[in-house]
Formats: sequence, structure tokens, C-alpha cells
Amino acid sequence: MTSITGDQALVKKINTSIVLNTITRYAPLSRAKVSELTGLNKATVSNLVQELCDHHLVEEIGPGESRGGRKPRLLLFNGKAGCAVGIEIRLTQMVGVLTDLEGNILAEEEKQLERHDLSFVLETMTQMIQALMGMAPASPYGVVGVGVGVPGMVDGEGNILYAPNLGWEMAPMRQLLEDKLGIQVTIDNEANAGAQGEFRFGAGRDAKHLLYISAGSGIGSGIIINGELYKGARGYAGETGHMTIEADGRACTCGNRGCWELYASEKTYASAAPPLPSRHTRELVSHAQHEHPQVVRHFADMGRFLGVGITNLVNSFNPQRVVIGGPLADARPWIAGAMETVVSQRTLPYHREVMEITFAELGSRSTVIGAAYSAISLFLGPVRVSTM
Amino acid sequence: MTSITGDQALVKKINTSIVLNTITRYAPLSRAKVSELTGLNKATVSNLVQELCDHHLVEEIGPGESRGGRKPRLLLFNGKAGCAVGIEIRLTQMVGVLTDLEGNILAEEEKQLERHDLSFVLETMTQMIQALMGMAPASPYGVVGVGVGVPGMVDGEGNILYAPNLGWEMAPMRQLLEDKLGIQVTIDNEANAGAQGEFRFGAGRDAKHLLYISAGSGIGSGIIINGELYKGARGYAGETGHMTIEADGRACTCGNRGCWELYASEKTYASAAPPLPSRHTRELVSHAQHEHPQVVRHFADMGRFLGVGITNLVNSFNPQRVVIGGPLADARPWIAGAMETVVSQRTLPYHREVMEITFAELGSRSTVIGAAYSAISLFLGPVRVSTM
DNA sequence: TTACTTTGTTTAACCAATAGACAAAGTCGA
DNA sequence: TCGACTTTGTCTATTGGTTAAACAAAGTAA
Repeated sequence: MTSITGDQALVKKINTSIVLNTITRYAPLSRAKVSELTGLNKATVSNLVQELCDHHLVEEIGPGESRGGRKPRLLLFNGKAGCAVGIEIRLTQMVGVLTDLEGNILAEEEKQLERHDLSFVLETMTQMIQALMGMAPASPYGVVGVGVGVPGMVDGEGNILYAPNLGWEMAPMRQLLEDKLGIQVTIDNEANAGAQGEFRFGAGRDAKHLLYISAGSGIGSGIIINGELYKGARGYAGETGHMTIEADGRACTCGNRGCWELYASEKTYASAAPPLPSRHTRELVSHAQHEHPQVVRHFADMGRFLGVGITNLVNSFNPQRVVIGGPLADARPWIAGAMETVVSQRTLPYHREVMEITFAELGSRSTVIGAAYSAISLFLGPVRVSTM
Repeated sequence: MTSITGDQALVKKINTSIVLNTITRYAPLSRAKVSELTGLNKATVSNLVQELCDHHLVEEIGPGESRGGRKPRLLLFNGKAGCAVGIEIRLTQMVGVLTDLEGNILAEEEKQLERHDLSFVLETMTQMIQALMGMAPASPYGVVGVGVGVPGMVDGEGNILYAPNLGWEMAPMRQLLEDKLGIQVTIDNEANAGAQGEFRFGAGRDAKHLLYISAGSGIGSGIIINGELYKGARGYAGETGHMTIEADGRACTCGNRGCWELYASEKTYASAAPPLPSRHTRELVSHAQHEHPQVVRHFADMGRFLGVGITNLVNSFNPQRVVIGGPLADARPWIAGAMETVVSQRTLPYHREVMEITFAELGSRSTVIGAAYSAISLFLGPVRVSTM
């Protein structure tokens, strides 16, 4: 067993984490304000801030306005103390970013993926990571880690269990990358990373319970509960694309019937009758912009089915906010209306009251930024305590 | 903000909780074993155990077998240090139990409920609680609290937001009961309480991620994540009965269509064609025992639809175990087969691998025992720390 | 009887948070 | 300009928890 036991080191870790979080959230602010906000003693705050300054994670930016007494010495989280790399593997391309510790993008790379075999992708990825690391400005910590978002199921050890669209099974990606790069790596499911990105830097910033829907070639979702990513018993909760919304519906490759993603993802393009003018969301969006009636109708249908699935998830999870991301978010103008109508008709009134539905603020970068944040989070090492 | 900050008192609370949990789980065992299992220093364990003994929560039961050295002095959690009362409000009756701190039932009461108005139910409940409290044996702490399981949505403050079957809305039940009884009260949703009961004392004992399905007049579910009950943004996650499994299915009173509980709960009895010989599960079960073909077929159909909904939840939550409870669990022999077939056909293989489906071990007492445990849990005050 | 084990307690040291005193640096009214 | 008051941040002694290490207690085995 040997769970985490309590000692003074833990106390210090907890309080340091509280102080750092408070500073990032309410910056710029004084030590006195931190003390007031956290309930920690002024002396304690002073000591911890001193240490954070020594470690370059917090900076003093000079005096602020006095309100009838000594001027406060304002503190700031030093996002420039280090960088992180985020990578997203998509079906036809790989994207990567270099961010600072606050999630600001410093550099961006993109590359087409002609092949999907593991060794090729790994090689491409290594090159991209090294290129991005090379662009990192000088900083106390340098690149603190690499985060990767993958369209597939990932366990807690960073092994890719199953990525049907890439044809991978049981790939120990974290280990492989760490051995190659000699730096800390975290692997996440694409939707989970997207959830983290929007939760930390995008449309979900002040929601403790967030549901992120990644709609594209399939549907995945990332669930944030109590500010933490929920990963399920073996690390792959959120495979909601295979939720049944028609008990006797069309057969899915997963073995189930009537799966949500057969009705509300890009998978609908192939089976549409009569055939759609394209099978790519980007082109269909431009058709919709020219008011192509069939395309507009198709998007509305997808919106309707999206709403059905979202309703199910909302009734089960009771989130504060639902964020819709992924390639289909580009079709927002044509799907949002139908979706919102269905959701407001179908969800239980008490759920609706506390829930908002929004679209991703980070656009197509939700996942890649979320992946980078996974690495940052690991570096900063947050601690959570809950007393019941 | 003023979150929980770290200080020595917190450390002590954490470690006391760890020690107490270790003793309850691995009892009987020695101080040395506790130290080894927890990683805490022997001296720390000795001190904390001393204090727990002083508070009558732990007892020494004498020496154990020596293994080549001094004989260990074996410790036991003292479940007799206090009692708790658990109450469950059902549609036609109220049941109550008096338990010790280990969930053992010491006394049991049952009463028919002719009416559902709040004041009548409250009065009946008060009488039952006082009767049960009167039966409590002498103990250091006496009755430490009362837990209530209610068929409806409950917020974090113990207010019943909405209980359609009882016709209640916005009832501040916890406050009302505490004022009347002068003792700590916790209110939980019926399915959440059931989940706690099975998780702590029944079929879910060693599952960290548990999904409890309460199937009866409707379907509710309790979700335990990481050993903790998940309650959602405002305290009422798990309203899974209103999950759509037929996008264009029958209309439900909730405003949605094709809700799960229209196909897999006692609600199916009314609309069956030709009419079933009864509309009560108990009687239908006895018909099934006499191999009444229509009833057997009806149960199988319900099992099939139960399976569809369970598949959805499993794909979303990836639990370690699914426990099926509630009145419909009595029809297990006729629903289990169809349900299991559907689940094994439909769930993603990776989910299936780590998941078991079982039926409630506490029978019809899951909820009432779980409600009592809520009160016990509040009294013992567990603390959880997670470092990421 | 002796050597070795295992259990549990005692002791002194350590260290983080804290209250409260205090120093530093300001505002504001007369 | 002066003095009273405020606010910020540091310093000091105290408290109270964990810990390592020594030690005492109580056993086994040869």
C-alpha cells in the first residue's frame, strides 16, 4: 500500500502549490494579499514566496499603488522560467507547439503524415520535438517536458493501448520517446488533452466540472471532475463516441449498434444519400457558406444528433460547462442551432440551469496546448487535498 | 477562496485517517505491521494508535502469534464505539436501520407510507429515527448521525431539489431534520447511497471505480470515482435513467425521448402489450418462477435494454465494476442472461477486459446501509490527498 | 544459556506554520 | 512640516507534529 503519508514536507508542498496557484490566478498581487486570500500566515507566505523567487518561478515586478500604507511589492508567476512542447498526432498530419509555462505559444510546426506506421511517426515526432526544443529561448529550466495527444486509448503509464485509426496496438510510446529524447514525456488521449487545454487556457477556465467533446472523424470526450482529468479504471474513460443512441441502429465497427459517432461525426459523410459534394469538413463548410441546401441540412442533422449524445452525457455527469471542439467545431454556424434546440428540449431542467454549452476557444489548438500543459503540470507538481 | 491549507493539524488528521483505514482493512494487525504498510514511522503509529484507543475507536485484543520475536499486540477497529441510523424513503414504504460503525445491522424498522406530503413523511421519519435511536446500545459515542436516501436530486447542502415521484421540490430536509433531532444528518440520492453501501460493505468492496445501477420504478446510478462518490456540479450527477437509447423513441415525462428507463425499468409494465399479469415486480417474479412465457420474455427484453444502457455507461466511465441493485435485482435470473449477452457484444473489448458485472450483495438494503455509512463517514472524517 | 528477532516506547532533533512584535514605508489631516 | 494612522513585510520565540536512533520488552531457536 504505502499511500502518501503526511509530514512537514507534504505540508510545504501543499502550501507552496496553493501560493503558486493563487499568484497565477490573481496576479499581480502582494504577499499580504496572498496571505489574506489563502488563509496562510503572512510569515509563511513570505518564506514560500522567497523560495519560489529563488527558484525563478515567481518574480517581483516592483511596487504597486498604496491604499493608505506601505506600498505592496507585486508578485507575478514567471511563465518565462521554462518551456514545454506539445504534439498532436492527427490522421493526416502532426502539429507541434512550443509554449511557455503559461501556455503561450512561442513556436508552431506542422507536417503532413504520409504514413502511419509507428516507427515513421516516432521518427517524425522526434525531429519535430527536437526542432521545437531548439527554438526554446534561454530560461532557468529550459524545456521542462513534452506532452503528446494521440487519437486512441492511453493507459496511465503512457502506453498506447489501441489507436484504431492509426492501426496501433500496445505501443509503449512514453518509454520510447523518453529514451530517445532524455526528457520527461506525458501521453494523453486526444480528447483528454483537448479538455485540459480548454479547461486551463480556453473556454472552460472557471468550470470545476467540464465536459469536452472532440468531434471529428469520430467522437471522443474528455471529462474534468473537480478540476482533475478523470481517466477511469485503466486510463481510458470517455470513449463516448461508441455510446448507443439508437438501440437497434446501424452496426459499428466496434461491435456495438447505433453508436453516437455514426450519426454525429465525419463518419456520416460516407453514408449520406444522395452523396455529399465532398467528404471533408473544410470543403463542406465552404459549401455551407454558399448555402448549399443539402450540406446545410446535413450539418443540422449532425447538430441534432450531437445534441442527443450531449444530453446523455449531461444527464450522467452534470457538468458545469460543455465545450465542443475538434474539426467539426468549424461547422459551428450550421450545427449549433439544431444542437442547442435538442439539448434544451431534452436535458433535465435542473441540469440545464447550471450548464452552458460553448465552443472551443483555442480552435484547432486545444489538444496541442493541452498536451503541452500536461507536461507543465507534471513539472509544477500540483497537490490536491480534500477533506470530507 | 481560503482553501484548505497545510499545517501540522492537517498532517495529523491525514495520518490518523490512514492508520484507522489500515486497521479496519487489515485487522487484526500489530502496530509494527501498520507502520510497515503505511510507511509511517513506528513512533508515529504508536502515538496515533494510543490516541485512537483513548477515543475508543481502536481496541487491543491481546497478543498474536510470534514469528521469532516479541508477540504483536493485535489491534482492531472498534465498530461498537458508536451507531448510525440509515433511512430509505421509497414510494410506498420507509425502511430504517440502526448499524454499528462497521455497517452491521443492529435493528431494522419498516413502515408503509400512505401519503407522500413532506410533513407526513417527515413526521413518520422522525418517529422511526427516534425509535431506532432508542434501541442503540450504550457506547462511547452513541448515535453519531443519521443518513437518509431519497429518490430524487439532492444538492450538497442536503436540500431535496426535485423528487418527482414524491411530488417534492426544494425541501431543506437536512436542516429540518437536524432542527428536530439535534443530531448530524446527511441526505443522499437513493442511488448514490446504494453505491456507497455496496462499495463499502457489499459487492464493490475492492473496486476503486464503481458504477451502481439502481433499477426499480426508474433507473438511477451512483458513480464512485477513485473511492469517492461523484456528485457532479451541483450534486446530482447520475440521472442516467433519462439517457436516450432511442433517439426517436417514446416521449418521456422529463421532456426527452427514448429514455433508458422507459425500456428497462418498472415503467415498462404499464405499456406492455398484451398486458402483463401484474404491475409489481414481486408478483411478476413469482410468475416467472412458474415459467409464465410472456413474463419471462418481458424480463429478457428488459435485460437486453439494461445491457444497452450499461454499455453506454461503461464506455463513458470505464468502471472496474458494475453493480446492479434496486427492486429489479430480484428478477436477476431472468434478466441477467440477456443483459450480459448484450454487454459482452457491445462494449469495447478494452473496457470489457477490466470490468465485472455483479448484482447487489446487500439485496434491498444497499441504500439504507449506504445512507447509514454516509453518517459514519462524516463522523470518522476521512481525508484524501493526491499528488499528481 | 546465548544469540538473534520482532515489537513497541522513549528521547532528542528537526522543521514548518503560527502569533505577535517590530521595522519599513507609505497616506492624510491639521 | 509634523504626528497619527495604515499597510506591508520580516523577525523571533513557540508550538506541535514526524522522525531516526537508541532502548526496553518479550519472544524464538539452537
